[in-house]
Amino acid sequence: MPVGLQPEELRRIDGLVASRRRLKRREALFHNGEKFESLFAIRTGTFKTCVASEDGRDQVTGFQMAGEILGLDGIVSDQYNCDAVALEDAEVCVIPFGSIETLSREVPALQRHIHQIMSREIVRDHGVMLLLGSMRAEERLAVFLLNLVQRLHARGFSRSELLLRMSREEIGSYLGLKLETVSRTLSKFAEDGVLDVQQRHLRILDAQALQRMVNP
Amino acid sequence: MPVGLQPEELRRIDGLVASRRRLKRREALFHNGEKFESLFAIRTGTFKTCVASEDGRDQVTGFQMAGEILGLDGIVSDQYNCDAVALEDAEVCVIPFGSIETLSREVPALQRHIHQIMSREIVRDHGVMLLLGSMRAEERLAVFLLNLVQRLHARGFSRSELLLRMSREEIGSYLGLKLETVSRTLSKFAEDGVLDVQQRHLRILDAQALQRMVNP
DNA sequence: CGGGCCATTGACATCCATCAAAGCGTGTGG
DNA sequence: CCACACGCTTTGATGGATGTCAATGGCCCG
Repeated sequence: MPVGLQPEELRRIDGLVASRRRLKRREALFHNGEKFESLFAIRTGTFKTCVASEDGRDQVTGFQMAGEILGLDGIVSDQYNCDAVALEDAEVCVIPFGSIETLSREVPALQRHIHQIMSREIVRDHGVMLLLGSMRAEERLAVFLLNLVQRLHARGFSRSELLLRMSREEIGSYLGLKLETVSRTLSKFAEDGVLDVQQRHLRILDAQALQRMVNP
Repeated sequence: MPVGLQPEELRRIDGLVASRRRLKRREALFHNGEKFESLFAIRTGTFKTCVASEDGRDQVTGFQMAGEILGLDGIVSDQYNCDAVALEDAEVCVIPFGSIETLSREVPALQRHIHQIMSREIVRDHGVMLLLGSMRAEERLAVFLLNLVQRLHARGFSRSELLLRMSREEIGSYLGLKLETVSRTLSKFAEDGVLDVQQRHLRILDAQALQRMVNP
């Protein structure tokens, strides 16, 4: 949440949270087509969002963790335009969008914050397009892992150790690769001494080598 | 712009336009890293937006035409996060973002409109991710052409004829393909009687066939 | 009218997908 | 609490779609 607010403003922003909701692993927070009413702020847990084409293919569009916002895609058409699914037991704050709009008319810092959140998502998406459009499998995975560990580190976790909450298939969907390619590439990183891979437990042994794959 | 406004509100929204700016083909409206101050509404002409990775690769993230908004990616960090370049001579309205924020606190319909524009961009980006992550070259190109012609049709142009403002390389960058693949795929569509291709002049001969490539 | 950019086309290489099989973990129910 | 089954992951063999390199040709703009 934004900084530099009056206590009074802060109190009102806190008041936006209408309720909390707990989800179990694999439970959907919302589905594509469902009526849009609220944004959700993740308190704990990890989510994935996915879109599907009419012929059944689907694509993971992102992985979200504590502090990040879900539901922005619903604003435009008054219905959610993707599925959001918990990858582990999770808890979210439910924030009715109408209340956000009302309060952000009175609290410029909140208004600014909302705009920034949406803009940040747009910039992130453009980065993913760059990845999907022009990188090779190893680079994609390196970018993915570095991004993940950086976000985890910002939340107080290790800079080098991580527990993947998503399957190889979900990673592959996000990165535009098949699950076998994800698995093979992880194995290659392990062979090269860049990673230690124990199922979903990863340990980054040579962060600079990963960096170099992105920035050769 | 939104509908159902009071004349007074409409007048004030019109007043947001600080100036207009004309651009020549290949001229940049803004560059990555430049200070963000305004959004731009396209009056005439076509633009591309592109992002670049540090090692020089770049990726076209979209093609924009009359009525669409450029610059949303700049909000988050107070500087533009992509390049926007005119693909033909063009004219835009310059809309200072500060004024938008101020006025949208007083005019809920404007506030809502801004939110929808940003949300629409997010949804569009997710669609592109689906395309880049899971479609084959022919499907990508079919989706691209159908989208383009639909947007042109909404602006009063033909439902079947179009003049590409972008090169094969730019299309390829957008679709995650090499220019040769774009060219070959267009040639194949022509052989199959789906398209007539005369350099950048395209004519869709069998729209249903294109549709079926997307939705098999 | 000419030069340079853009597009087309061919031959070949490469990366990743596909198909297949086996191993490992996890969690679930008896 | 243990055992089994299922899902997830790994790994191998093979093929196909697209990238790469190269040469030619056409169009547009200056």
